[in-house]
Amino acid sequence: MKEELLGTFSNYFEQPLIDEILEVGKLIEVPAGETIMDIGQYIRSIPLLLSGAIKVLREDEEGDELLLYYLEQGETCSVTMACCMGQTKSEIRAVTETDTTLVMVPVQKMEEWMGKYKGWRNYVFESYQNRLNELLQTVDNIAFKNLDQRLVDYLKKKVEVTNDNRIKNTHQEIAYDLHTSRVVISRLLKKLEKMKKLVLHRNYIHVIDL
Amino acid sequence: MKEELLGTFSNYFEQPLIDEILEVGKLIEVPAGETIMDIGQYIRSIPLLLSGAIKVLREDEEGDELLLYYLEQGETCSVTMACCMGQTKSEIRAVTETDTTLVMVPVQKMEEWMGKYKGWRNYVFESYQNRLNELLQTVDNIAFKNLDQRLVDYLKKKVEVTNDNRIKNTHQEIAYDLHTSRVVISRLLKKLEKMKKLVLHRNYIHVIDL
DNA sequence: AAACCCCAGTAACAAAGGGCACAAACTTAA
DNA sequence: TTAAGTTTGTGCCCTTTGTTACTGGGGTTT
Repeated sequence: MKEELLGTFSNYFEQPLIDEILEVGKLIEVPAGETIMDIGQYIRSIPLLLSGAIKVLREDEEGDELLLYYLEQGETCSVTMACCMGQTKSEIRAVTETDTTLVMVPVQKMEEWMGKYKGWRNYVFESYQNRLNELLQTVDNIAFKNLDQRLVDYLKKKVEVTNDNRIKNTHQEIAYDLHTSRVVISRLLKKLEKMKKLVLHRNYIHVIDL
Repeated sequence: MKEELLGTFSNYFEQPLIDEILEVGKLIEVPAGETIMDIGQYIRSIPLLLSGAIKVLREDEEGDELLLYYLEQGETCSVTMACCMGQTKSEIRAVTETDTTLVMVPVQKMEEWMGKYKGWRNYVFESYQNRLNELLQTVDNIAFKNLDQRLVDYLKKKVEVTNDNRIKNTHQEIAYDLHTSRVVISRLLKKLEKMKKLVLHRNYIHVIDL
């Protein structure tokens, strides 16, 4: 754990802070596809992402989902932090996109370090900023772009995050993330296949060039 | 200025901080409808809102707008802070919705106070959290709701923010905020009028009960 | 092999929303 | 008062997206 922590966070964190993290943080390895945080849940510790990727989802009353953004190495979930600080329930769901290793840090420590370590303060701030910007991007996508473009962006991002140009998802799963229906996704994917941008297979999509 | 500052922020800020704000902050009064911050602009000071309301907008490449949320008394614009801290250009446009008084604080001070005053740190954090939550709300609205509902919510919020059930806007202006066309807004408003929820006039809308 | 399930393709139709055109009502300026 | 500009109402049609229903392919289970 020490090496990974150092590798990922040494630019941000001072040595004593790293030591404290090593002391109180719990290292967890989570396989792909697990829900590590759910809507309505109370949060007692926040995750620092050492490797892998996590997708962050929003859900409405009817249970319809929407992908907000991905968290990648070195990042943390500010929305979760916000919930911690405000002592409120989680507003989002977080699901591992790939196999993931993360360090869980208890909330109390997070507040303590805020006064104690400049590096931690900066890191937390930077996280907030990144999340705000990601959310603005998300708003742009759903407000200004049509589904064709959103799907292409989604596929691109997926290839990047998983580092694999074979996207191993069903059309239905993609439809959930983009908050639309399976039929619509099938249609659009077929269109992209005709444009030679990808090849469709059962249970996976081979991305050629988007 | 002193009284307003105290009235609005005394719960957050310790006395020495208030003194510093009084010293370095510039009090500005802005009439309704002015753009106080625009996309692409560099930001050198951040606003603390003493009275009035500010609407925060996002714009895409083609110049299409979308209302993100309103800022009200005691709030500040975290997206602006994020830009300050990251030394990047503004991602948003801010327009006064009503006549507004605000205190502008130079960025350097903001960073200095961060280490110096717990009250300031908490305030800044809380702002970030509020903005994140507002943005999540915005995402919910545009992703999960249809235009009828979004329009009703918009009108409600407008009545609340301006404290006036006569909404003095043209259909075109509303259309810009919701990122749609004038014709569509006119249609939906007419529908709401038939439902006795409001009365339409030239240049203003009399809200009865939404 | 037969029965079954999951996934994808497709057609037909429905609904939401956007665009265009034009008319009517009202306001302002000449 | 006339002309010009602004705001709103409305009909018609188009595009995008969503819904339903059915098909067949491929794999799995029994």
